[in-house]
Amino acid sequence: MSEYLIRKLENYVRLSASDKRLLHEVVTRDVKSYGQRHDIVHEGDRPRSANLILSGFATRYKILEDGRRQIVAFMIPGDICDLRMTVLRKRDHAMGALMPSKVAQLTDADVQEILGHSARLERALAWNSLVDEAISLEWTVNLGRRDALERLAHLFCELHCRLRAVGLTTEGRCEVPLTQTEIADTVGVSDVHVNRTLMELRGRGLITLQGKSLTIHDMDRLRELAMFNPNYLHLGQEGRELDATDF
Amino acid sequence: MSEYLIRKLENYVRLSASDKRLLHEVVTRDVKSYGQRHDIVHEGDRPRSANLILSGFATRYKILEDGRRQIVAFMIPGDICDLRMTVLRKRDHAMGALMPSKVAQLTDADVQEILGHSARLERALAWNSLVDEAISLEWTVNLGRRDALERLAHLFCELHCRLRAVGLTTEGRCEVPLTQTEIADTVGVSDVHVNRTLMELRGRGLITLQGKSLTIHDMDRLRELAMFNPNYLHLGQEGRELDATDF
DNA sequence: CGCCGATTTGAGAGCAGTCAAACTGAGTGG
DNA sequence: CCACTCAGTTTGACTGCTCTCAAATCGGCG
Repeated sequence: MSEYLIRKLENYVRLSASDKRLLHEVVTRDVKSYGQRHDIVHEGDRPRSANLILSGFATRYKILEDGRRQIVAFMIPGDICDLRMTVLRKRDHAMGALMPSKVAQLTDADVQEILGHSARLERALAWNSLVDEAISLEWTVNLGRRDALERLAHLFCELHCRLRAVGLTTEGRCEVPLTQTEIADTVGVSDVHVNRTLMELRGRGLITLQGKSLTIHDMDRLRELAMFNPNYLHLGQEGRELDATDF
Repeated sequence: MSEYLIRKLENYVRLSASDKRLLHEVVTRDVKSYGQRHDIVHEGDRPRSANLILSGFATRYKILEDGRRQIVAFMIPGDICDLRMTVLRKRDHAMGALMPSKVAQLTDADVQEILGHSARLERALAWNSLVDEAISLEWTVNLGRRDALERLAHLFCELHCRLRAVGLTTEGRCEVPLTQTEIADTVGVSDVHVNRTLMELRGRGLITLQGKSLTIHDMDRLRELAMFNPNYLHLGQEGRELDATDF
C-alpha cells in the first residue's frame, strides 16, 4: 500500500526500515476507494484529513461560476496533499479521481506520528511539500509563457518524470488516464486545439498518446521543445546527508 | 517592523501580546535592504533562510531559456516565503524586489522559535502557508481559464484584498509598483496587450492605474467581471477558536 | 533641455477559440 | 450478432483575441 510513497520519498533520502514500517502502518489505517470521475472532496468541504494517493490518478481542480474548469494539479500514486489543511474551515478547491483510486486519509494525529518518528521522515515530508509547491509554480509558468505545443510537451515531460520517480514507467511509456478534454482543462486551451496539438506532436515523432498510454519517442527533442528543466522536481537525492544506513 | 506580519496573521487568529513580542523580536534580528529591481535570491542559490517582506514589494519569478519571464507570485509586506526551503539544495526560482524593500531573513532556528512559542503561532503560520498555496492555485486558474480582461480584473481584486488585509489600502485605492511589462509577465499576455486591456478597464469605469496608484471605482462590477471569489484567501478569522484573550 | 524608461497607438499576422458535424470504438440490450 | 448509444476523437470553416513589430508620445529626472 505504501510502496509508492516510500519510493517517492526515497528520491530525497534513504529511509530506515523503521521509517518504512511506520509509514506502512499509518497509511493503511483508513483507506477509501473512489470510482472513476468521483469527487474525493468538494470545494467548500470542511477539511478533515490529509490525503495520500495509494493507487489511481486524481486531480485538484476549480470551477468558475460560468462552468469553466481548470485542473490545478495532478495527484499520482505516492502524492500527499492537504497536510495541515484542517487549520482551515473550508476547502477552496475540489479533488476528483480520474480513474478508480485508493486514497489514504491521514488525520492530524497520523501526520504528527509520522513527523515525530524521525527527523528523516520529517524532512522528507517537508521536501514533498516543497516539490508540490514548485510544481504549482512551474504550472503557472507553463500557462503563462508557453504556447499550446510547448505546454503539452512540458506536461508530458513532467508526468513522465514524476511517474518514473515512483516506478510507474517502462522506458518511454506510461499510463495517463486523461481524456483530451481533461488535458485541455489542464493546459488552458480548448479540447479541439489539444487534439490538433497532439497530432502535431505525433507528426513530429515526439510522442503518441493512444488509449490511455503515452509513449515518448524522442525525449531529448521533447525536452528541448518544452524547455523542460526538471530541477524543480528536486529528484536528485537532495537529502542524502540524512540517509539511513540500514535497509 | 513586524506590524504587517502581525496584522496579516490576525486575519486568522488574534495573537497574544507575548506572540507579538516574540514575532517582533525574531523578525528584527537580520534585516536586509534591497534596491528597486535587485534580486533578493537567484535561481540556483542554496536556500539559507526563510524570507519575510517587512516593507516594499517583491516577486517570485522564473525565466525560460529563451528569456521569457513569468512572475509566479507577489510578495507584499507581511508575506513570508521559503519556510523549510533549507531542506533543498538549490532554489528553483528567483525572488526580486520591485521597489526598495526590507526583508527579514529567518534561519531555521528562528522559525523553530516562532513555531514552538505557541500553538496559536504555529497554526497561524500553517494558515499563512496554506493561503500562499491557494493563491498559487488560483493564479493557475487565472492563467488557464480567463481571458486578458478577466485576468487583469482578477489580479487587481486579489491585490486589493491582500493589501487591505495588511492595512495598505485607503478605500478603493492602493499603491502597486508595477510597470505594464511586469503586469504582462504576471498575467501571461504581452505588454502591448496589457496596455490596451487597462484602457478597456478604465473605459468601463472599473479601475484607473496611473503612476503606481491603483484606484478601483466599482468593486462590484470588477468582481463580477473577474469572477473573483475571495474564499481562497481565507481572510475570515478562520482560526478564531484559538483567539488570545489578552491584547 | 535632453535622455531614457514607460506608455500609447497602428497595422498586419497568426495562434487558438467556437460551432458543427462526422467518425470511432467500447459497451448495452434486443 | 446486430442495432443503438454515448463518450471521446477528429475534421472543417470561420472568427477573433492576442502577438509582433514599429513608431510615436509621455513623463520624470539629472
